[in-house]
Amino acid sequence: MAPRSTGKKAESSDKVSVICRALRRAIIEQALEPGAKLPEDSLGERFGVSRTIARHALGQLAAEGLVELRRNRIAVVATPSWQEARDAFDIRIELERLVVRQLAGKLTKPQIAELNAHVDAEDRARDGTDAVSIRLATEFHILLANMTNSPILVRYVSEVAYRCCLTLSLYSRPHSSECAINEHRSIIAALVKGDVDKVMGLMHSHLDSVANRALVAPAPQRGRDLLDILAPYAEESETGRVVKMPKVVRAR
Amino acid sequence: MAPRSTGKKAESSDKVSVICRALRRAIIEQALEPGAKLPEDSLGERFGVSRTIARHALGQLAAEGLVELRRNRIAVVATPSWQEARDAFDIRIELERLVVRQLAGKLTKPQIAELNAHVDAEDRARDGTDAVSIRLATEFHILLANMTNSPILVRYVSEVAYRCCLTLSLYSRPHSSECAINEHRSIIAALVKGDVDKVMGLMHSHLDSVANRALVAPAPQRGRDLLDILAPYAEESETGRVVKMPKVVRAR
DNA sequence: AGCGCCCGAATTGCATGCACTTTTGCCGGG
DNA sequence: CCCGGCAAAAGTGCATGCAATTCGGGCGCT
Repeated sequence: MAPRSTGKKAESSDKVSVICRALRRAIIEQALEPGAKLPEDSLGERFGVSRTIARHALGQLAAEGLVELRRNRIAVVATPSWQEARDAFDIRIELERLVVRQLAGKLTKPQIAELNAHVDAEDRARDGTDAVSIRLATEFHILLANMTNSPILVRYVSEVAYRCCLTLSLYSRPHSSECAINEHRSIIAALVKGDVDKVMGLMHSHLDSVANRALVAPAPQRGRDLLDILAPYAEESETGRVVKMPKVVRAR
Repeated sequence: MAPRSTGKKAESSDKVSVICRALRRAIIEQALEPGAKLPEDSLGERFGVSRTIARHALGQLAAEGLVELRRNRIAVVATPSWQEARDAFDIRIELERLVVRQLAGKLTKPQIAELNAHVDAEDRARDGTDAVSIRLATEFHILLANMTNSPILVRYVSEVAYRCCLTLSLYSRPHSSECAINEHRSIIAALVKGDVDKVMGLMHSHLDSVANRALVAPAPQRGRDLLDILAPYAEESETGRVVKMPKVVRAR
């Protein structure tokens, strides 16, 4: 399809967006777990900028729902409730149905190649860490969204996909994402074939199963605030994995 | 329905969000037209804060797509292309179908009363300015979204509704929104009745007709960038209405 | 007169500084 | 031993200052 008007970037290519991208990636790769503290100082120091910039970046991330900002409090990586996770997936399903509806039968050859290459990369990453597979799976959907050339749709799909990714790290078990790869392949196939209804159905069930695979338990609930703010910190003896803040934040 | 977990506010209740709210409102009431300049100084002066804060607010608004931020350039109110407008409405339709799907048959009496009161207010505002009717019509949808108690859905519906509102001010004629009020009433009725399919259909056709009423002409297109950046400035002699920056920005 | 260049004003990009709030760790009392 | 309060430390909220960039208008050249 003819490239549609401006492919402009909402985010200026300055230091702020560099930090945003870095943090986003750290978050979806679970290098930063939900609840991890993000003090402006440490961020600024880590990225070689002043607090002003770090703060601005946190603001943007908060607008995307990846970070929680409370007045006079250290910013933390967002900890979505189970219900919010469910809602996010519901929205995501509708948005991505829109994506494939617009894309069905309209993909160019280079685009098809790019999609296939990406899925191949997903395949190759299967023996790597879970975090990477999750990121790649998420990026597949964003790649798809990008092909619509609708900046708004891209933005919303990206955001909601990142959020979903974040919740997966909270509520899902070790979980294998292998099956997802095949689902990605069938989506590509249906897109190429141009069967709109088929591909919308595929996308729907794909996301639905990802959600169901992950969001099995309605979670403890009831007075959650205390509980799941505590959760990431208390898990040292539970899973044998100690809380670490590898990149950005050094536990002082 | 039982209020769902945290009804938390993503935006801290500080000066930044005050400015955001004010600007949002000014934009959707067309006090600030697309293309209007928003220098940090003037904003800061007007709201009694430093540039730092004004800047941060502009960042948030940019993340919502209401403001365009280019490096080293004065921020301006966004001027969405016709295609972006169309895309925004497509997304909006899906999101709001989700809203009414969740709400059908689940409204409490106070909620129903609130909705009716709002539509009454819309009715009363019919002899007021167009700007106010548009704002109220938009707020009806946001009110609806709020009742889902899904923070994410609320955020997305609000954002996309604001964006649509913005495009209406760009591409629509004097336009009467009377008919929309009746459509709002039927939506409420169908929601109360609990007929899911009916209300989803109603919402769909409602938004579709709003979009079609507004986005009639595919617009000039072709090399748009120059054209519609210039448009808001050149329109002084065209529509007889001079570019004004009434509240926040004084043309120096 | 038209065109282009150059310089000053306007404006943004960013860091730093200070006041205020929250957090934390310590100490004394129960 | 545990609890409560207090004071230092850490962190945020925000303004201001300075360098760099863009904008705009006048001046000289053609």
